[in-house]
Amino acid sequence: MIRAFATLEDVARAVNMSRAQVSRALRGDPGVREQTRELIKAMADQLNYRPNLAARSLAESRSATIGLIIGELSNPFHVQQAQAVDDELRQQGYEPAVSLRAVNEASSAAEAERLLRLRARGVILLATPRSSEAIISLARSLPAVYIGSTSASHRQLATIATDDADGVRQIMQHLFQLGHRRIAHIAGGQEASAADRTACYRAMMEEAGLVPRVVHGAHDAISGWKGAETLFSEGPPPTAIFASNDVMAFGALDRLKSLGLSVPEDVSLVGFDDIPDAASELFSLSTVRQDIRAQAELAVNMIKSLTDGPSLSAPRQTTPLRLIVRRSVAPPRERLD
Amino acid sequence: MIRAFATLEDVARAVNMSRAQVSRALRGDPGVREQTRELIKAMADQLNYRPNLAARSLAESRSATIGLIIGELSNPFHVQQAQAVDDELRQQGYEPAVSLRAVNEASSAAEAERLLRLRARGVILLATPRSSEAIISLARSLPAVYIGSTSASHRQLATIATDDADGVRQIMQHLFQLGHRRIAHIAGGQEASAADRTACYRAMMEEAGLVPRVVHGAHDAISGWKGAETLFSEGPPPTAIFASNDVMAFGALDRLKSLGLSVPEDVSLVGFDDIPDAASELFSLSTVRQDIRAQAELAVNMIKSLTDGPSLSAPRQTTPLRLIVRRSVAPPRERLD
DNA sequence: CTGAAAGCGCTAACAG
DNA sequence: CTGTTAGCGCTTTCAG
Repeated sequence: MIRAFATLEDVARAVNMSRAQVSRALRGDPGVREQTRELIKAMADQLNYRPNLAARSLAESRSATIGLIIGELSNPFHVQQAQAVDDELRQQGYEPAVSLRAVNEASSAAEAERLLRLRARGVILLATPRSSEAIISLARSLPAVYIGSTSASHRQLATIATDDADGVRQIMQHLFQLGHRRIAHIAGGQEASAADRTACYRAMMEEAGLVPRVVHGAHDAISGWKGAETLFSEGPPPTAIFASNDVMAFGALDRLKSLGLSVPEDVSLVGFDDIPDAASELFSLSTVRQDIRAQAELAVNMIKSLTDGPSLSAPRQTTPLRLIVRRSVAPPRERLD
Repeated sequence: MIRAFATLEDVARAVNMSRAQVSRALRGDPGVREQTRELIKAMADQLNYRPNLAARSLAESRSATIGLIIGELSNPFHVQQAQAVDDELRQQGYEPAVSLRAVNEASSAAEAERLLRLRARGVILLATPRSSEAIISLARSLPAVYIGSTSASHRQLATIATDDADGVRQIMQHLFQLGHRRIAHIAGGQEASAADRTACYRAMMEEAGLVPRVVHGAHDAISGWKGAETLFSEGPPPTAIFASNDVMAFGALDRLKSLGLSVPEDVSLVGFDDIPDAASELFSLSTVRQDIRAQAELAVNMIKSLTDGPSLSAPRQTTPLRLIVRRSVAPPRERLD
């Protein structure tokens, strides 16, 4: 159990060949006779050989490591995103170096340092605070891709963005078509994507000649709860609510129920992200689905091209969004206008 | 930006000393004159030197890597645990190699392979399936610590366990004292800890001369919802419900509300784990708090002693549990007996 | 206190 | 197709 691992040298000796040839055989290099390769593989197997990644990195003068910094894991949507990126990285042969720590200034500085020492090829940023000094400076010394909003604050960074405006458009059109007019919005705080969604909601409402109604919160359940509370305690009640994300929508749902309102009979409710619970048989929340796999693939491919080719100047790609209609939406009780 | 990093050699040349001395100075080895050390540090800093971890591992013939395999991130409790372990590992100077992938047989085999190639010193298992072949075999080739239940299935593994029985005892005594007699339990599925909690609930009920009432589910919100549904659709309604974890308790809460029952007036509700939402001003769920920091510290220390010393035979340590009384519990409406 | 030398295990030319 | 020869950047004896 504490026995040292077999080395390439050990395998080489056992088959009476050179280290180099064994190395080639095991890595699938074409210049090896098929029969030899099999012999070598069998012996490696028998000796329980495992390549030493540290030695490989050193010899190649570059590592396969790519950092994955996750700013926020309390939203299930980010958990899913993180898993997708992790998966994609491995599938493409990279070594993910995951950071789970809530990213404040100190911890992101430490994380940056770690990635530098690991000689990481690049880094993927997920739900990371927008303003972090350490992150920005990390991005200066390493190819970095940010997965998140289209908004401006990350101009320096390559970005995989969601077309938030398009998602909001789909939601609003859907609600308009069903006849809703008093549509309220529970906004989601400081993140760039939240701001985009709110802006687009406002634009759509005004365009339709309606008065936007926005209550502010953050991207968590409590904010959704309080948002619903506010919406039904002041002014004319909305017939539909668009929450900035699913977690908030569930918070709102909770408050609506306790107010004795049912969804969708009394109020329609729409979220954003399509977290797993949204599809649950119990809640069945209409929402906008993000293509998580596509985001992950784009992010990894972008890192790759940033690493290989000359750096394109902060590329920016967008992922499609699709409205998923479930049972939380219905036409309003009375025809309004 | 693509410029190679400065090496020890570079720094050495710049201060006109040997690599060896620079290495010692930078690592804080005592055998260096203080003045020299400062000179060296300053120069390293100026040259923007970062130690190459791969080279270090190779030279030391051992890496600082410790695997952290997380089986399940959909429960916020596991997210917290994972962050605590990650933190603790770094604080003690280790390099966590985190695996986010839902651990089925194939992915855990891949993960084991990766850790072997990384020459990981050990591995910490979190919310991992109990039965995985790959995990068991990993544990045979690497010091492994399992954070989870006291139950039997992991006899081969060092374990940091929660004293589930004690937690359940605290809950039940609390409920008994308030006068509850018809206490139902929503059980949590296949995990070892769930089984322990259920067993202890049964024992406590019988000891008190009462009839246990158990509905079965898994450790997720839906199960809690359905559990509550069942409890109030058949037989005499309970005055208190003990759900196997907080996520289930919230699911149950949701169903109770929609049945028009209020907590704690009509039913008392208790969970387990103390996830962040339990303390929320809105829900205020009574629950049993696990000492996450203590678990993380124990796990890391155990890995350390497993790595250094001769392997104690599958040690087993237990973390304390504490009942947190919040607003979801009250005496029953009518005195029963 | 400091330096010289010898690897750690692997890959990458360069010859055969 | 296969072997030889140099390192990759760092730590570690072993001598001064």
